Amino acid sequence: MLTIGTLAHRTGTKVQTIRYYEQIGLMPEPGRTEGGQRRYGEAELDRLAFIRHARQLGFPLDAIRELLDLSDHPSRPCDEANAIALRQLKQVERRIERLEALRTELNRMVRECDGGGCAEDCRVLEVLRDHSECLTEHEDIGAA
Amino acid sequence: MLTIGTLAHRTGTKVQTIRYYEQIGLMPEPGRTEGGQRRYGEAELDRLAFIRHARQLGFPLDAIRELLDLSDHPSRPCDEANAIALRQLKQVERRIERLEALRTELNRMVRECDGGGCAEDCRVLEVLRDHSECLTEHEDIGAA
DNA sequence: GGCAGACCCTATAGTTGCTGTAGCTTCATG
DNA sequence: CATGAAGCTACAGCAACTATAGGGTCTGCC
Repeated sequence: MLTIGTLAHRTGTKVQTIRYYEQIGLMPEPGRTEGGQRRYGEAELDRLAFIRHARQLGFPLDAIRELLDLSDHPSRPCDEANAIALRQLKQVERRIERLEALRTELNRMVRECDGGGCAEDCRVLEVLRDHSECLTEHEDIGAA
Repeated sequence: MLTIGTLAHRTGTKVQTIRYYEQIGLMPEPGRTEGGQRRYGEAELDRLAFIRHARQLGFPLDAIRELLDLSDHPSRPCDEANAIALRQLKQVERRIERLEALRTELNRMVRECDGGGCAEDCRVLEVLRDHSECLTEHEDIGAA
């Protein structure tokens, strides 16, 4: 039987995060000691490791909920899991694209400003003031 | 004189966002009509455009506050603006690196699962269950 | 001058995924 | 049995907005 602290340590999670996962129904309510402290078994450890791993791969909690559900029902078809992963992949690819455009723009700003002058004719500030100087469109902000 | 709606429209901002910027001191308190409605001039339009542009480039509001401050004082040296932009560039580069590792891993998961089988032996779920199958380390979660 | 409807106002709660704090109780060890 | 580490609940806070409720105002047209 594991305490919440041990479980946290073994999965690289914070104690509060585990309680938070329980609160939102991602982790089950575990057994308790007479004094009211949570005690976990191996199944819960596996489940939490799954969640953490999926988080590290950037899956949102909603998607993880679906993935856990599939994992809990081994006879269900797998195409849904595949679809979720594919969605996540597309999401990641879109972010990379956006970030690469930003990198280009920021690089240009930094290169053109030697940092020696006054704010009056700083290229960084100038570019920010005048969008027309940008080479790329960077319309949506999102999770930049 | 511009209403808040017109200002929002001209800068691609939501009305609430403008009020939010005012609340956190990023936008000045504008003049009001007798009835209490906000009215803006060209200076405010420029300032909001600056903010929005910086946001599109991923600058956090704190950094934007500093950049605006520099922009308001043209005689101040420019190296600070350069440093902020450089910091942001590094940040973006780090994110790209992380996301590329995720892309690799997700790609592998999706390719290895044909989506035709059962959840029982789905590669997507299997990889999530067993971290040791991963080629890359993806420890920190951050803004994935 | 009056009315409709588009727009604006404040205040507050919700979003995502946690993290931190206060004030208390329980557990394990000597 | 005393101590200190670790656990408990409940709630506030982060970033950067977004959405909603329940009202008030402004503008153009008849």
